[in-house]
Amino acid sequence: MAVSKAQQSPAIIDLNRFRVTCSNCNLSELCLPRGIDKDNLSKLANTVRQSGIYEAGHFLFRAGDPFKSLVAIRTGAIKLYVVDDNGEEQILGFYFPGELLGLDAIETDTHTCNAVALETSSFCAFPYSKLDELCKTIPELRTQMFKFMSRELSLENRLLLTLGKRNADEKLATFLITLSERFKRMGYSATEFHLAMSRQDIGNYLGLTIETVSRVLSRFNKEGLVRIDRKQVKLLDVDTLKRLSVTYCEETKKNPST
Amino acid sequence: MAVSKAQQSPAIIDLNRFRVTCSNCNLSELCLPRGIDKDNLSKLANTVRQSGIYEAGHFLFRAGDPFKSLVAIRTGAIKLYVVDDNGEEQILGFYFPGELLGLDAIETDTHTCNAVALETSSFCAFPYSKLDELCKTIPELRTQMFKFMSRELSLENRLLLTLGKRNADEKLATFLITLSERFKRMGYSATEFHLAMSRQDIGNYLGLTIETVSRVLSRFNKEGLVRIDRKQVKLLDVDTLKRLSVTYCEETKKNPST
DNA sequence: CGTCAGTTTGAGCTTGCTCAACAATAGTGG
DNA sequence: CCACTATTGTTGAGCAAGCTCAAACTGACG
Repeated sequence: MAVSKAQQSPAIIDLNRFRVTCSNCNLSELCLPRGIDKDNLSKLANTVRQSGIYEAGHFLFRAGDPFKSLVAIRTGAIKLYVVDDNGEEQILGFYFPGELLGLDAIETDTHTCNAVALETSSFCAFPYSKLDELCKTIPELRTQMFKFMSRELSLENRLLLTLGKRNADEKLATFLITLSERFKRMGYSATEFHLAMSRQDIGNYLGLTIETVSRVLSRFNKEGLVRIDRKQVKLLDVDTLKRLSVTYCEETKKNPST
Repeated sequence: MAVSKAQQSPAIIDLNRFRVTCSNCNLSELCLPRGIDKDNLSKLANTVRQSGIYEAGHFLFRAGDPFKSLVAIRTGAIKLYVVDDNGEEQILGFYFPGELLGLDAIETDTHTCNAVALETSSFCAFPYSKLDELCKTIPELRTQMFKFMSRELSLENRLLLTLGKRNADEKLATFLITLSERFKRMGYSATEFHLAMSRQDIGNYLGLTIETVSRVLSRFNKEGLVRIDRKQVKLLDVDTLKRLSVTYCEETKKNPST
């Protein structure tokens, strides 16, 4: 949001404000650089092939593309999905600033998913070969890489539970609560946010039709759980939503660390 | 199969045949050691905390356990699942020889899944801290670790597609074909194999009830696609099964004769 | 044999899907 | 500025895939 405001500014632009490197990036605590000291950080920053800004609808990569770089989102929102022989799509997830894309392509050296910008988005591309090389000498980077992949696995496990064992209401409550927690993690409001994705995308992601998504959200609205106006969401009754979105044992009881 | 045959032998036993290390393990081409030269292989082998044989129903680890080691399956079959606050289970996958368990626990240092033996199983435990250390000096190990995690992500992506976009017939066809391909990869028959898991487990995994699983398998039987007797499976019409189990673009276009 | 767990089969029901109409919004061009 | 169109979202009515409940069957094991 901050960046898109900057883009609109017609006034004099201080280019240095845009020369973001890992050292002065406000996402460094979420992204790959986490835990890496200044010296090593500059090594990491030097590998970054800074990629331009992508408009909504543009692809970061497509299934079949050769895999070269891991992509860290800086601003915006990305949709990741696979397509089968029938042309049917399954959205695997939505990605936000500080998150890493392309990890699943390491094994085969080829992307198997499509990543498309849902809104104007910017990102950094880290060439995988250079990252791997740096992993030799920077143990914190190795740790961070492993943790990112591990986290991705955990998130998918959670998604599998949601898709496999929840009804429409629970799926949508889970969706809203998960988004809320991610926005909070990024430093945004946990109760008021903007949906970057369409109802169609939400339904596809959760294994529901667009009609069901619309109906359930309307009912949540009537019942006073949320206030939804088009893509603007305000969570009114987080407790009830959390009760609907049953999650893992540990998480609802303990408070988050790290 | 080879190993379980050795176990049954009542004759004189050469203990050295059981002192399996990475160097003489028949799974080395599937497991972590892949691509690592002899010198480094012995370093890796030395880290292994060789763990005993687990009977069916015993846990390799449970959600909440501290994470110490990655577990490589040597023989048998393992079921991995999560449990939510309501006590509801979702099976995340079944694991066979040469496959690695516990990758999702790296981020939090705590297991979030339960891993239980479906039949008598043996495995090797690789302490994660030592693996991480070795990753500094053995680039092939680092590569293999990254590839394992990447592969795991791809497999989960595929599962998400199956669960989200397939009806009961397609889910079960996909299940059978996927098992077949994994057995083939391990060097076993691709058309005749034994189901280590119950109908209950299959249903849970695929998001179906046990009754639906039973009905669909019975129908597949009548239609001559498979011959199923209790847990013994023979695939009769692999082509039709593959056609039902629509997968990613690349795979079905190549010759399906196999 | 009797019990028990796992599985199969049958019959009716429910959730979420399909089909269809309509509303709201944004974009386009005159 | 408005009419026109396209796109996206909302709402209603009926339908069907797969679920629930129930009963019967199978093989293993004491």
